[in-house]
Amino acid sequence: MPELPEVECLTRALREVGEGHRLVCARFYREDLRWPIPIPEFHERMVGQVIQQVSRRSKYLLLTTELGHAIVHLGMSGNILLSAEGEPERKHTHFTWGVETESGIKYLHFVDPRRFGCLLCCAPDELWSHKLIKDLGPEPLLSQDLAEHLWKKSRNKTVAVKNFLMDAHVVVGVGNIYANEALFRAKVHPLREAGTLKRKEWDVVAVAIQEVLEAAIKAGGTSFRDYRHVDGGSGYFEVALRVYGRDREPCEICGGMIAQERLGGRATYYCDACQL
DNA sequence: CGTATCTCCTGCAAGC
DNA sequence: TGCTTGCAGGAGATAC
Repeated sequence: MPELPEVECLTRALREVGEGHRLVCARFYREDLRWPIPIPEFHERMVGQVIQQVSRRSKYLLLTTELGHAIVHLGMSGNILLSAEGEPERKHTHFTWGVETESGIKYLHFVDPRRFGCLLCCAPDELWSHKLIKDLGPEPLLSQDLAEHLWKKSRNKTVAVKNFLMDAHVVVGVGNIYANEALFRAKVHPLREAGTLKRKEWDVVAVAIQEVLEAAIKAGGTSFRDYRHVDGGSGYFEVALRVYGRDREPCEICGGMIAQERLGGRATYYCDACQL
């Protein structure tokens, strides 16, 4: 499941391969993912153009040319694989892009078995007003006052703090795994109503979010490179998960048993003794 | 508007 | 061994 650290690592890897290079071809093997793929618009705005910038906003990967932007989301199961081969080598490859580099054309294969991902395009001046982008919360690793922001946003909110953190309109990039982990580290119970957290508790939560995401980015840097590395774990396989998936195991702080329950349809893990 | 639920999809694991 | 069942989950859409 690509979370923010995986998308950040992929962005950096794609930047290395693509930035400043020309996108010379694109082949599509299906017409829709989560939404219809704007294939003609992609050809107009991206193909034949130099990729001026590869960037990221939330879990959206952004490619920019002189004529517009491509917005890519990996959904639940998406990945972009680099290969010297133009032919797809993996099942569920939905499109392939060719990038001209000093050492010949390199191919980027978008693979996404569950097809929760998307590919959209927009004009150069439409990105920040795009409906997927415009209402997003701050980037947790760039925000200078994340705790203050979370505190202000949470006033009078009765939603569980874990669901609050997973709302991309509040703060981006905190998926289910990292919401569980951040709250465990901060010793805050995931079922607490968001509005009941004290200002100082938000300081602790904000730091926990930033620490767990940064640790995952550091651990996730090897996931791209080429086909031989694609299955080699990105991020959370190498970050020690302290509660996620550890129900009925002992808490590493107090030795009590980690509990699991479903919250808004999502698996939620916590230590009832440590997290208040 | 705030909150909760539904929905898309395939792969995998557990249970019989 | 081979089936069925349930779960995994990002985030927009929908319902209240």
